[in-house]
Amino acid sequence: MINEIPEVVILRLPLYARVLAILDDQGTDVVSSQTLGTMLQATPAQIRKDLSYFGRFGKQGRGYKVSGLLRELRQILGLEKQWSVVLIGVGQLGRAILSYGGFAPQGFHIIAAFDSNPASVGQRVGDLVVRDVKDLETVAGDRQVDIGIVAVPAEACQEVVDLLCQSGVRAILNYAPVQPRTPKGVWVRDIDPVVALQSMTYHLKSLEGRRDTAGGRGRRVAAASS
Amino acid sequence: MINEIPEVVILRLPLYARVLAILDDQGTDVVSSQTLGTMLQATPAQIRKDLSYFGRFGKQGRGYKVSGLLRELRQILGLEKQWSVVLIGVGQLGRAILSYGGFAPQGFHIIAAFDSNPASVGQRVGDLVVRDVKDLETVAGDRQVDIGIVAVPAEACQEVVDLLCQSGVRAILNYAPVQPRTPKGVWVRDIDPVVALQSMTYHLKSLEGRRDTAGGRGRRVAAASS
DNA sequence: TTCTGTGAACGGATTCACAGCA
DNA sequence: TGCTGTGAATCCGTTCACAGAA
Repeated sequence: MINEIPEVVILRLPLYARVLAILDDQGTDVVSSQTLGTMLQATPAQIRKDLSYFGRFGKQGRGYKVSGLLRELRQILGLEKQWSVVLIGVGQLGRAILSYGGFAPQGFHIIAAFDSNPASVGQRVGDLVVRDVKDLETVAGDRQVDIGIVAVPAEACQEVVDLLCQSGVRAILNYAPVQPRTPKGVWVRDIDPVVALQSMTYHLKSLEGRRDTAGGRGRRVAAASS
Repeated sequence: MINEIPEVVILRLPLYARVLAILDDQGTDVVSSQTLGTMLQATPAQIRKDLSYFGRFGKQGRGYKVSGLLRELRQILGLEKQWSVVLIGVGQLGRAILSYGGFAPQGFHIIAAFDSNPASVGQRVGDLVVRDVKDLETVAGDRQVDIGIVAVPAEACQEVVDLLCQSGVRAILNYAPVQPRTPKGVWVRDIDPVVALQSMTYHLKSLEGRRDTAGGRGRRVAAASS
């Protein structure tokens, strides 16, 4: 195994983990690449190949043990660890992110929220008090911060990202509609629902007006970051 | 031009349009693939090649006229049209989506919101009254609905997506943490911030503890849908 | 027999490199 | 001279197909 693991493979692992968790909940204990492929809309060969980058998790003639494979993937992805996250930007979007219950159960803990607007600073939001973005480096000096979530307007994005990078953050989930530049070693995923919609309208456009065309076949594309 | 246009190219066009809009606002009137490449963190060759699938928009020795290219891209992507959107699921996430001001200015108009919870049905949210999801087909029969945004729990996702497809919707922006199955001709983009985070932790894990490693160079990956 | 793991073949996307136009 | 447009070359990810383990 001299291989460099392709980034696309890494992007798929969380999806594998997600369906394995569902299977595990259902009490399924063994699953084949075939079945997994059906659930994930992928080929069995792709799943086997992807997993083979990391080890030999299956049993020939049987398949993969659900709980075991799930544990392996969580291990590989670093999901057994608790990650500390800071949020920058406590506008409408930022508040929605803070109140979203989906992060903590997956080990992502938002430990602080920042804004630059003096009107927001000091406000209580959920169980955090909004701090001035100027304090970010101080906070990051006190406690390790692994991940930053950026929910500021486009104009402020690069500045905020620079600050996060200076503060030692190495992963950024960016909701601003621009692609910030980062130094090597800092990872970014962009989430922009408008961009996601805009690439679908390309396909809709061509079927204009028709309601029941069997035309261009729909496809699914991983739409997370850029 | 006998070519089928690669889907990855379509996924990049909205990003091109986004920076061109910024340049246009700034009053820049000509831009080279070089400059565009720097702004988008892409190679100039890729940008030229991508654009060449659709026509010859540049002038040798000069570059691309910003406003002209922007207009072309908006045309190609179908962004000059107004698109009608329905939202399914008016929980916390759904409400945040409704109050998000970023869709309408880009031509995406949320014309109705649905939920299955009787407690929500009839409630006023923004300037919409939440309707019962059972009325979806009726509404879609009255007015053309182009796009569905799904913001329901994982368990309800497939059911809701099936209903949207039956109602003639051909593009779905899915916020539920599962990948729904759709018939050919229906496009899906998945947005799951947790999945986006989980593929970054893979990279963070390996640098564990170190604060200033020049280790694995960070990369940017389009993280929109799947 | 069934299903994994994997080298080899394939196909598609990116990059190169240059001809050609302004 | 500067930069586009584009075939050709390259790179990389996916799929095939089969050997081998249960």
